[in-house]
Amino acid sequence: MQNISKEDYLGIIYKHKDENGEIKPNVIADKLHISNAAVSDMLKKLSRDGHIIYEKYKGIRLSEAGDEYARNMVRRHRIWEVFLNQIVGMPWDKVHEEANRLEHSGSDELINRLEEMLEFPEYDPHGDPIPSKEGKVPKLRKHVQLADLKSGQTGTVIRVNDFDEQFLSYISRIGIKLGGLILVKEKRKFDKSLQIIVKGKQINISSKVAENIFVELKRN
Amino acid sequence: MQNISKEDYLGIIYKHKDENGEIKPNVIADKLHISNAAVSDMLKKLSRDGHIIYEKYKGIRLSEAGDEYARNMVRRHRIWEVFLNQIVGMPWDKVHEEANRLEHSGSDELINRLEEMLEFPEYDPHGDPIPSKEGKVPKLRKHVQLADLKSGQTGTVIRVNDFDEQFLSYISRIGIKLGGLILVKEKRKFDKSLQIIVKGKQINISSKVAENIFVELKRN
DNA sequence: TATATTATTTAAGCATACTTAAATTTAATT
DNA sequence: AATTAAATTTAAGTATGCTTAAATAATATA
Repeated sequence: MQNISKEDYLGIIYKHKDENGEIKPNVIADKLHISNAAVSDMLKKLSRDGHIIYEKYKGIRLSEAGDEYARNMVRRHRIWEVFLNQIVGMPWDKVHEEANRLEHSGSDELINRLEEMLEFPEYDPHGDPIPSKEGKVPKLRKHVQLADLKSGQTGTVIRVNDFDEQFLSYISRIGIKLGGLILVKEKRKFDKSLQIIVKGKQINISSKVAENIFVELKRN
Repeated sequence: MQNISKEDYLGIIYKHKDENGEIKPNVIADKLHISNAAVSDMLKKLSRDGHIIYEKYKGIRLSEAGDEYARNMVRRHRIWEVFLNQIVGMPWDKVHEEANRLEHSGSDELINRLEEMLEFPEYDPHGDPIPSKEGKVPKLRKHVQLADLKSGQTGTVIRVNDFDEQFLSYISRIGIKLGGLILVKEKRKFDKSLQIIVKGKQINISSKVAENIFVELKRN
């Protein structure tokens, strides 16, 4: 019996909760590129099987069992990402999609071995925390959207959103990486675009880009 | 769309052809632990989709397209096996099952990268040849079943069958490995069991075991 | 060769995971 | 508050990949 779809749903619900709170059916449909009707269908099954607590038209919440299942999926995904990046040498912007393929296969034992081989990484290549075997999730340092910095402020990149390959490829090309410094030179009110300095180079980025980069404010 | 089942069927048909010629539906059913009816069903679909040439009650043959598809599956499987064994350090007897899980996921690009990382291995940990990206299959040295050696003869282990974890674990424990030497000390007619010497130790093995170990006859 | 056995296929049915179209509920707007 | 719009669910239908039971074909045996 394959559980790929269910695993995808649970992973999405889990990740969304972390970043944006309770998820709506329509968001799941968008992320999986399927119809709302299909989501409605599956929510009933996930509820029936005890993975989520779901009242129609109301809300979607992971049950305790569902949360555990989902957290393990996220763990699997992120360990594959680190493996692909560090051992296989796959670039930042490719690992997410490849991990999406791999996260459903591979025994838990293999995942544990990979984790050990990687010396128990706490974060994936995009800065997302990797839940431990026991379910503990490493804390992220306090961070804000790059878009929220005022001109003149500097931030250290803590995390970036990993949903779009093009986005990752782009910010990678302009020199942005985890741990790197970004100075906000200027903010333009009318389109919210930013002039930033990365590795001494001035670059102009849109607000959309700046909203998907998370930094720790550097105080001086 | 998931193709896991179809990929399994094609892989099995391909491998069986190599070792035992044309496969019967009933053998596929056994290997996949499903009913004969299910196999009949799938054979129709595989035929419809151009993967096999199939006339009911007659025979099952891979089409050219199906052969290519299947060869790539076998390639994927065996590269995963080498990876698991050499990079992850997973023992001989565990890699087959784990590779069965992984062979359906992972992009071809990842497989190619792994192959490169492993320095283009020609054989998997059980001695089975790994088809190249271009579809070339490395030749195996001339070999015979260990069961066919006469008493007094010595063979170098070239390949072992990998379908049973217990079997692999067992022969591993008694010191048999690829490239190792085995001297046949005595063959007993009534049950076809063999007395062999491995690493200086005398061991008694059944004919069933000896039939699943393939050796190159050593001439002296 | 006739018969029994085994292998294979067909038939009917089921769960999964999707689709489109229609109905319903909720939220937003006037 | 009434209306409109958007989100969600239900309904009906489809392909997949299995199941068991019955029918049929091929093979083995007497």
